[in-house]
Amino acid sequence: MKRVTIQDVAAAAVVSYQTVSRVINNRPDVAEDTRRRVWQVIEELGYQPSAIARGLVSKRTYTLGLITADFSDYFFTQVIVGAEVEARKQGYFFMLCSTERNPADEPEYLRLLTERQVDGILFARPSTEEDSRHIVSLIQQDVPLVTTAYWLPGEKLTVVDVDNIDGGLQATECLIELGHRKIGMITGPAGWKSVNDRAEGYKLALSRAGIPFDASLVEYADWSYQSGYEAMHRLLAKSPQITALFAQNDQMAIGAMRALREAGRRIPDDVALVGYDDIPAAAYCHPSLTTIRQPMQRVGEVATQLLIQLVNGSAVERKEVLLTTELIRRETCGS
Amino acid sequence: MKRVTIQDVAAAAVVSYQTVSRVINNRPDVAEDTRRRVWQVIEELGYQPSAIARGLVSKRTYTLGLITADFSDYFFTQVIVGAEVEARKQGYFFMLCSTERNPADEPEYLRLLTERQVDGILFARPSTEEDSRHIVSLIQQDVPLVTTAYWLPGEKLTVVDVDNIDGGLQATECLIELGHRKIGMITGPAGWKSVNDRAEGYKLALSRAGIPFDASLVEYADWSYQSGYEAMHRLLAKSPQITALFAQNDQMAIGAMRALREAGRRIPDDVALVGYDDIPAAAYCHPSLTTIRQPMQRVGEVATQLLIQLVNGSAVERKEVLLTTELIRRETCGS
DNA sequence: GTGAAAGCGCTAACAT
DNA sequence: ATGTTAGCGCTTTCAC
Repeated sequence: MKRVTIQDVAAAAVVSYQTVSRVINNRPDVAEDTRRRVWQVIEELGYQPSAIARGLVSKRTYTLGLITADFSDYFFTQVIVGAEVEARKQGYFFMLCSTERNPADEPEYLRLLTERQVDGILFARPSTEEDSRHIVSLIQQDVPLVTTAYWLPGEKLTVVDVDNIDGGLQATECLIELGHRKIGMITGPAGWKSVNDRAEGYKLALSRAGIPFDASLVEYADWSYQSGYEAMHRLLAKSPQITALFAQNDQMAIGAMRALREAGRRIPDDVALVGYDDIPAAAYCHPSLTTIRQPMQRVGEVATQLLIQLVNGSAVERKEVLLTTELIRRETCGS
Repeated sequence: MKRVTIQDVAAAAVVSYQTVSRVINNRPDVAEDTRRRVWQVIEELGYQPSAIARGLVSKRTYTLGLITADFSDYFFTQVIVGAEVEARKQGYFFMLCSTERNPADEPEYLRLLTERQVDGILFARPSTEEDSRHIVSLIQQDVPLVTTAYWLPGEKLTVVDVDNIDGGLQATECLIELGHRKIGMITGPAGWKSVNDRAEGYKLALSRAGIPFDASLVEYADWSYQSGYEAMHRLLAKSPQITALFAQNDQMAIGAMRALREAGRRIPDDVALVGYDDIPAAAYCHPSLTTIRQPMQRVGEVATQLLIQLVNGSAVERKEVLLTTELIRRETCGS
């Protein structure tokens, strides 16, 4: 099954293969007649131009790298969905790179991506405290780069993210409005920017309401159901006076609900709850979870648009884009 | 920032660039001395061979296509995770192709993938009743192809899947052992092989226990929480005598639980439940969900292994691989 | 408007 | 053990 090449098309259409190239690239300087004939032959032979050969000479692969860390993370999975749709719309593909098992592999993956001459790289993974020298190095090499929810202080980086401070604020204010004063918080892992920002929103809401911040009402966890469950038990043990909880994601909120039930606390009568993410389960767990919805697919979409702009060399106007969140009221807040 | 090429390395190492090629491809016929010198220059210059140029001549891109339909589907997302890890282990990348929005785009995506000369294609999406001519055409063109949970009757296709008949059997038997006779079922959408197989397992279990199959105990849904919720309400309306339910996935099971609560049925006292998938939420919803766990990452892993074997031209011994499921007992079965 | 020539960066014979 | 000669399939000058 020999592949049909541009030369085969040229021969069959009785033109030079350069003319065929003009036709498939929609160059203006081809006679209408020739153009039609060539297209017809292309159809007949089922010719497909080799993206590889094109890439070799044009230095453009129309392929982007996609770095992700964790497919069980709802936020980033949705970002990828949005990114993929937008990329396809503009004729790009993503090469998938998941560092699921080992974040330390990232530099190596990046090397392999540049070896494959991707036109740009999208980071759909969180800010952590991992070493970031390899990313700084990419920036210095002027590799088009956009990140979602990943910030590198001091580096000029195009970032698309959600306004987590405002999200934390909304979540906490919702509980304050219900009259709560002893509002606990279960956070994600230390070192994440989103964790700090949501916590900042939480503190901001408290201070606006004149409620002093009480560190004994805060527990760290790791985003998982199990960790939320355990954190809630710790929280109940050390601060039994708690009447409301802001969990920094829905999984931990649902885990916490289990712990609350085990401790005999009714939801929302004894303890009200707000989560974060609006995962599909949030509307169907029992009781259904009040939460902060984030425009995750939109984040991926915007990030990809900016990335492709960078690839095309057009100056990207904004370096940082923050999208807004929305409070979704459900039963855990007594609705 | 001009890219360093093989020629630059050759010049700096004072050898022909063909020798450099030998070095980077680990050919035996290079003097140890030369080899060392070349490697050193490569390091110094930060040379990265162009995968594009290599691909052009060698006809191998070490890139695979990945067709997926829906990132909110836990099964396939996990398959992708397993596939990605295995691919990386063997030096391959996946080009991501999600037909999320419109399954009808698939033929076009496939065309774009072959244009990019992927070495093979993995289908991580379900069997549906969509037109499959474009896939048959790929098979005829001898494009290496492996599918997960996607069957094309009559075509010789390498498929990796889970034993859904046995899964349905285990789920139903678990309920029968608890003494239930009026066992309902909420299925996924008609036309899916996994839906038919799980239903077959359900019927098999009933018949083995001497319980007649009762069509009024079955409702179709579409895998979503909402659809499970609605199906359960319909089921309760038409067959109130129901005392147990097998939901063909966990999302529908959790949706059904909400409907049962609304109808005043206690779980598991009035109605026992078994789901399918063991999504992370299953262990944390209330009550926690008995379910069938599937080795999803393993499916992706095995599928990728087989695909790469096909790419390498080594005859793949088995054309169909079925992995086994496991019953996870939790509170919805009164444990 | 079209063809001829050159070259992208590399691998694969074939020499020596 | 190393260099030389081709050529992968295409785009891009530069002629005509």
